[in-house]
Amino acid sequence: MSSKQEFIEKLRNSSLRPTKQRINICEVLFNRDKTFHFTINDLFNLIKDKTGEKVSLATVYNTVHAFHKKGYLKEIPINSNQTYFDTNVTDHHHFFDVKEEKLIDLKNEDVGPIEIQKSIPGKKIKSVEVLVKLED
Amino acid sequence: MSSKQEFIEKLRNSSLRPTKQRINICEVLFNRDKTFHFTINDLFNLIKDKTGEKVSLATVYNTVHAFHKKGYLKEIPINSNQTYFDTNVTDHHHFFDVKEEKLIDLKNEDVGPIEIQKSIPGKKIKSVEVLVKLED
DNA sequence: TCGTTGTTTATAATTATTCTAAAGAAGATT
DNA sequence: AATCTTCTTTAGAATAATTATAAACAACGA
Ligand SMILES: [Mn+2]
Ligand SMILES: [Mn+2]
Ligand SMILES: [Zn+2]
Ligand SMILES: [Zn+2]
Repeated sequence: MSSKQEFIEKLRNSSLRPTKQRINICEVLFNRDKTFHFTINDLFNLIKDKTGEKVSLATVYNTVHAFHKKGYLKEIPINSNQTYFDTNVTDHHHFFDVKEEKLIDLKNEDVGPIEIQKSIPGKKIKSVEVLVKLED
Repeated sequence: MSSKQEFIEKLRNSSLRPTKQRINICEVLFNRDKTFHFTINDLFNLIKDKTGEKVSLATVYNTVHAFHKKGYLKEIPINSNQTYFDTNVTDHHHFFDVKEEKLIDLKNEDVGPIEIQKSIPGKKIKSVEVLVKLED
């Protein structure tokens, strides 16, 4: 339950001007209890529905990428025609319900620690993600 | 080192007619020692290079999907502008070198067994895949 | 050889995403 | 408050991967 003022400050602190559009997007993305998994198109439609104001598709793309770059959104690796994002930016894993095309968070304790025993010279590990596909 | 005859039989056994194009694609995909990770475009170009014969892009898509459906190819979940496939269809995990855009196999013993402790009613697990992103 | 069915192909259509450039809004400066 | 600068939004065009279409072609069985 963040207030509009908090979003404005968060944007300013990130050197992103607090525009009407960005604040609306923040409301839709971050003003919720549970983690939120979405595609750009999901978000685009939700903004209209939840705020009553329309934001251009280009701005939705711009903003999602800006937030992603700032570390406020995580990109989830799945093979889909659309890219999925997540408001939960901590390291965690996912179920993907293939039929419903829906992501579900897995707690780290649901998966257990993963120790990668192999290494590639000159490279370091950036992320370790488990994707568990679900079917009926 | 499979022979052409073996590919023809394999195709027939899969109720796929052994056309010149499909045999060429088999040569490029399966006539190698190590597992092969590729995009459609990689494959399209390799066919020309390795067999000297050109196969239309549409056929490359068709064939890859046919082989995928038959279980001869695995699709690797990463967020890229192109879809990655793998000739190693066993359950296994991957490094993805983000800079080089290259996949590297991880042996199961490099990752260890993964036990998913959570379940969703009415759904069963189809696959469990670990993707380890590498950076410099 | 002939008829049937499956396959290839060029090309068009679709779709997600990015680019462009002009208009608008925010913040700083007077 | 007016002005200037910089950042942002936007519609629309461009790009690029993938899928669909439908006609020509090849494999197969009779
Ligand atoms: Mn999540
Ligand atoms: Mn592999
Ligand atoms: Zn991004
Ligand atoms: Zn496929």
